[in-house]
Amino acid sequence: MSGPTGDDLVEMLAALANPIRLRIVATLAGRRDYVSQLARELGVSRPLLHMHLRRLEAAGLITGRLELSEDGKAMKYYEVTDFDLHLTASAIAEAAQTLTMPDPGKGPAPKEST
Amino acid sequence: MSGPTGDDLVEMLAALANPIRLRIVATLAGRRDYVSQLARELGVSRPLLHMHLRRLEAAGLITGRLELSEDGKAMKYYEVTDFDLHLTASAIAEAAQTLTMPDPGKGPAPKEST
DNA sequence: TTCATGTGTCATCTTTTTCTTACACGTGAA
DNA sequence: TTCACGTGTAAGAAAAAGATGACACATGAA
Repeated sequence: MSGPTGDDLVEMLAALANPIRLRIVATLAGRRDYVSQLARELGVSRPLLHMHLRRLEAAGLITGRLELSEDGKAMKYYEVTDFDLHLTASAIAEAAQTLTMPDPGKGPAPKEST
Repeated sequence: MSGPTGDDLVEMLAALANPIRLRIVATLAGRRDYVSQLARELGVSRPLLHMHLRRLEAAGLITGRLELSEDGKAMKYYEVTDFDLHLTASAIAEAAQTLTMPDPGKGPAPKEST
């Protein structure tokens, strides 16, 4: 077993929980592509696509590398990593054990007396 | 196959992409629980928990029903549904085909012909 | 009645995410 | 030089999500 940590899982789920990013992964699942071409295919601006690509790459779902084309242009090609997430209640229960908690002071439960 | 639609998938992923909601599912994976008790265990306020529970239930990941306790109190018990999401690039590629995009009248994908 | 338990919602504020616009740099070709 | 194509980033608006506090209602027990 030993899936991703709770924090990593949240990051991966957040990266996938978006229509555009889902379409990016879907497109790259077929073939690798470079940024400008991908932006044209998906119909989104390059700055926007750039942001989504960073989010997906940060989550480890895609990887990109800069290559030089024949005519000397710098092209950044992205492709999907072969991730495999199996989500069930028990798998989530296991991952949740490694969740980093926000530390709002150390007080146990916010006692209410009203 | 026939997994969830693209939109449903986005909703499920968005529902799980949150530390609190992940802990809710993790807790309910062990045993069903009612709102106030769950709020105490997780250390969150009831209005906040209520919001998160609604999001999870809307995504079909948990279900709640109102029951009457021995002493006449109305308790809302939640439990997890037995969902099973298998996330790979190809599975996402399939689901992405049924994504509804808020595309303002952009008929065919502009096949760029540079 | 008052207190403690349970349920829920509303208005508001803060934070994060999403998206656009504008700019910068580099190369090859006309 | 200018144009077309590629890369990237920064600032700010717009939208969505997260979180809080105050409120309302019902029940059983002291």
